[in-house]
Amino acid sequence: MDLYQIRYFLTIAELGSFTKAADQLFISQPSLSVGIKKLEQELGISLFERRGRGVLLTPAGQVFQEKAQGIVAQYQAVRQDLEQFKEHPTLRVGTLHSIRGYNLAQLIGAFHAEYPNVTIELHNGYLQELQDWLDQGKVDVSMTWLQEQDDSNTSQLLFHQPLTLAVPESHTFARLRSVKLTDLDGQPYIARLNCEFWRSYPKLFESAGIEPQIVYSSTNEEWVISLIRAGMGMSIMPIWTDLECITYVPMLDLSLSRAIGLKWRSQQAFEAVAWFREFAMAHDWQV
Amino acid sequence: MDLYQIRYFLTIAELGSFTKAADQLFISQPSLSVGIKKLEQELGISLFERRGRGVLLTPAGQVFQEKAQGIVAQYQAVRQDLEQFKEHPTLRVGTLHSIRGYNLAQLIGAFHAEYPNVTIELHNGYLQELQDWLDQGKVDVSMTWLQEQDDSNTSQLLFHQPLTLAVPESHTFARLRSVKLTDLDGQPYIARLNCEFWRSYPKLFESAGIEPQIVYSSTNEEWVISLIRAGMGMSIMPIWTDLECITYVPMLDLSLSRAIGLKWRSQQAFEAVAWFREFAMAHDWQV
DNA sequence: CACCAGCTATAGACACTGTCTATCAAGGGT
DNA sequence: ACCCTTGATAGACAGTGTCTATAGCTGGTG
Repeated sequence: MDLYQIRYFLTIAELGSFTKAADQLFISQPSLSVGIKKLEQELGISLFERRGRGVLLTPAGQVFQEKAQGIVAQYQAVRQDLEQFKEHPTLRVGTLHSIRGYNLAQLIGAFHAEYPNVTIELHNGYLQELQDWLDQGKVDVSMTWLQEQDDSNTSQLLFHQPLTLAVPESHTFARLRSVKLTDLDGQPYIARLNCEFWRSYPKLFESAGIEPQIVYSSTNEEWVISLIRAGMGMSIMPIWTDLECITYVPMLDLSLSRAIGLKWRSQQAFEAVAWFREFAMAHDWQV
Repeated sequence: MDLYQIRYFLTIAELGSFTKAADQLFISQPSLSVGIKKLEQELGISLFERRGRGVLLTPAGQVFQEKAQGIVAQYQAVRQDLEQFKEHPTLRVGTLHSIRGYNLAQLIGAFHAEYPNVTIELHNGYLQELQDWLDQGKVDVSMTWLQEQDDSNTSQLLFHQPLTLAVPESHTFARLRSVKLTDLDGQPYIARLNCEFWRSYPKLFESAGIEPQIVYSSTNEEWVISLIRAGMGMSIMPIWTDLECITYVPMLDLSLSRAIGLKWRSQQAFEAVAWFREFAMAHDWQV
């Protein structure tokens, strides 16, 4: 059962005649006879009742007609969907949880203004999730933390984001120009569990001979910020611009910084990815 | 875009590999490469992202996958529907309005007992409608009034049905052995508008020099019966067995009778029609 | 860094089959 | 009884889907 046979069948059924259908389909009448005969043999049931003048659908033929129309409709629908996609492609962007929505919103907004036909789907996830999604094709490009081993063929740097100490603006640290690691000893500390550096913190604290007091830990950046703002503690974190009631204090003996950039798949041919990369590179990142 | 290409596409998409799909489909891997390439060219968009290790669906490919599954499902559905039809064919029987359901119910019931897999659809209609439905293939066989010109290739007689006078059992006529046409003069008469003889009645009455009083006319046989039963009048009509409160009185000088039989199309190959014809012939018709 | 294993793309040959022309057989209408 | 129309059949041909052989590419490995 092939598409051409269904097209033939439907035309014959509609016109009630092999000859007329042959004219309309721009093929010869014997081609129709053979095609329908094969279809009937394959289905094991007669679809047309041959009469002296034209043909008539058998009961089975009428059953077949209804469904066949649905099949042809779906063929047309899938073509239409793909045309729709070509006109309005959907770019799926993976974004790291610890990148603030605010930064991204500016980029997405500007991109959409320049490429209004591209729909952007944001998929928020953790570092490993983003990599998996990229590998599995669930996202087309990711804005994520770049590591040294990342190839320039599959990634590009956007900006460096320093990690400094965030304290409530009411805290005594907020008036200092800088602090040292040892100053953190005994201070209430809020652990950011999703931070890529989190695993290295115990060693860091140990080597400095300090022991901050972990009062809270959270996987949610926004909650961490709320906790700091409420005066519950402090945390080493990327600088998020325009956060009220929070002050960032540089750390003299610690220069943590993470590289944020785009990652994609090497063989990726989706043109919207190229547009997005180019656009993100040209974007003025205020970090 | 052909069915085989869709099948290929779906298998590759599922397994994420041309080679594995080729093994599963029992074809060679180059056949898949060529087939998918043609599909992509026809659709004008890339469906797979070729990577060193297997392939991945592009965004467009994912769009296509969803719809393609629907198409394959419909192919399977139409086959299943036809298998269903072969097992449980539907025989569409046209029946004349003026044939009482009761008579037919016996036949249908007995037929269904012998052919339990055949579903019967009854289509009630007037003489001309039945002929049209038969010609248009909307019914497969009709139980209807046979006329002289009907060919034995497309019709067969079931029984003759005499038309006699039906009167309320309380009427004085009900005690008579027979009546004559002239006895109808001035009597309240109920006209059966769907009767095939209706057009000949005025001439009939005129030639007998009588003028019955047409008190009601109806296209609905059941209503006519109800009216007679209620004592509103009498009517010449086919004998319907076991009607309570109604008496049939033979008419001495009128022998109307209609031939009831089956009609079908000459090239009709639907086997259920042959079964029904055979069964109806063997049926014991109590008229 | 070169090698190997695994995967897809390409090229050319072949076989299948959908289509064509020519013709036949059957029904319907005059 | 004749003719016209319609669908079925036969045989030739062309288009194409599939095959084998092979090249090109990628990713992992010693």
